[in-house]
Amino acid sequence: MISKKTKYAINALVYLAKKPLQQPILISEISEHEHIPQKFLEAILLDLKKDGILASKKGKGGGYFLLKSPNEVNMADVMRLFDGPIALLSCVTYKYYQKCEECTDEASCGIRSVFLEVRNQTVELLKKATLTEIINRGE
Amino acid sequence: MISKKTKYAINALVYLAKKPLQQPILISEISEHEHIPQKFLEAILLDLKKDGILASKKGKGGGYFLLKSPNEVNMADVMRLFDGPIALLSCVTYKYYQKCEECTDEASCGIRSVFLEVRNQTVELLKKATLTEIINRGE
DNA sequence: CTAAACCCTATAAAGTCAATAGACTTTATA
DNA sequence: TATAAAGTCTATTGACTTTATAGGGTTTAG
Repeated sequence: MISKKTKYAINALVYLAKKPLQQPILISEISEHEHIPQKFLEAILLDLKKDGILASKKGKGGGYFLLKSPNEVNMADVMRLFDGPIALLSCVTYKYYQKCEECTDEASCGIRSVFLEVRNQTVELLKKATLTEIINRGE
Repeated sequence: MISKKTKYAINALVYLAKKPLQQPILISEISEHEHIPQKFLEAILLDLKKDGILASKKGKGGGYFLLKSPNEVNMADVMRLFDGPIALLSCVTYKYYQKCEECTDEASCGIRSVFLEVRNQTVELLKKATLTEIINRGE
């Protein structure tokens, strides 16, 4: 299951994607509308900013807005940012790869083979799931 | 990522599936061969027994062995037993269903739609991944 | 100048994960 | 029938992660 953090992030992103481009939206507005604890949301939005998905404007009249285009922001990236690897086994991840302790030959590991397939299918679907796609489906 | 518990369970099951039917295998043998802490393994095997996948024989000459046929034991069931739901959102699970707090209409939720697809694909693959299948792939 | 708004650090409560300890029960067999 | 082998049960522990909360610090519009 994805963490609340990831779920909150997705909700916030979808909310922002529905707003006019570049228009700063208050943290408090997202917090209230999406029922996310404000302080928790602050940290989430900051992470999304550090990752280049959002931008912010400080001071009065400030807020957050999408930096990337909604069709460039996909669920695979968001999930990886907050929850780490999508794969179910560390021997089938790319970024977080770790060899199984007693695996003598990965290429012939039946378990790995299964979970590699699962990972690939999942990543493929989640890459296609952009904010644009999500908003379109919700109609 | 799946828990160590689940990974240990899969390793133990594959190990047992390669042995002659009904032949009791010592916990200590599985523990050593698969490098699983013995006490931890005990609990895992007990859970698999309660679930009807394994059976055990007590006393001298005892041990664990597969009760179900290797082609009836699939990864979806094993993962659910130890890690709970396979779905990434609780609103797309069957057994562990929970409504999203502020979701007014599930049918038109784009997020849910995406994660439902992911779940269905994953479950389909994991159901096909039986012990027999895993052993066959490992050759 | 000042209030609005984002930014940063620290901390805490609760839960989960991985493992260990130690005693209890069952059973084959000498 | 004693005994050792082997599974069963309950409790506990330490480390880590999750989900927040508190309390300021910094920036900026007007």
